[in-house]
Amino acid sequence: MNILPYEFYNRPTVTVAKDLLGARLVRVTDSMRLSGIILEAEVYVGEEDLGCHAKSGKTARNSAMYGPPGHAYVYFTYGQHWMLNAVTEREGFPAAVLIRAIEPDEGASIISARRQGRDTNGPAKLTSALDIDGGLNNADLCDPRSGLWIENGIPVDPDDIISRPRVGLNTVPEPWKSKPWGFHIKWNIKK
DNA sequence: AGCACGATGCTCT
DNA sequence: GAGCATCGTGCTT
Repeated sequence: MNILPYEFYNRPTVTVAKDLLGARLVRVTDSMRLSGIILEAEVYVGEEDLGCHAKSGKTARNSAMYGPPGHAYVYFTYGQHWMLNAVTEREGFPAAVLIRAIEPDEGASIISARRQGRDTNGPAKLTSALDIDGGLNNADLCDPRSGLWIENGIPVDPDDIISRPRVGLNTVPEPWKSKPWGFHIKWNIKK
């Protein structure tokens, strides 16, 4: 067990997002351990970023992003989906990395059953697969007692990282809409 | 394989 | 009241 520390998250958000590719997202409930390798992530950074939930300042919903790095920002959207972010950068500055896809590893059969055989390549798909919801908002990702953390995983060659615009920001103005702040591993062809 | 659409409820205007 | 960092189904190529 090699949990990524506070200092890992207290860095520029783009750097953290790239470094999270290949890392292992771990979820422990009822002493059952599930995990998956992170394949895709997106950056949301600051109140200037009009694609970021912090664009209108601090609110009850987005307050986790203003908290210390290395914590979870979990929010509810579209009336039915939970999204998992890892908070980055210094406390007081709102920034986070959205985890968008994992490759199931430990407990893959349980994950598959929970997903009814469907894939885990989407931000709301992986939260349902790992039983992550609003109860984990603000959870400490650097403390295993939270039941949610990220460990060192597999090495990823920087040349194998592809960037593209973030997904789903249909009404966000430029230049934010087209910032190449979505990252995924080249060999993750499935999507 | 790709696209359109409805579900569904919380948040902020 | 509109919009949403989405998903799964069902219908079209």
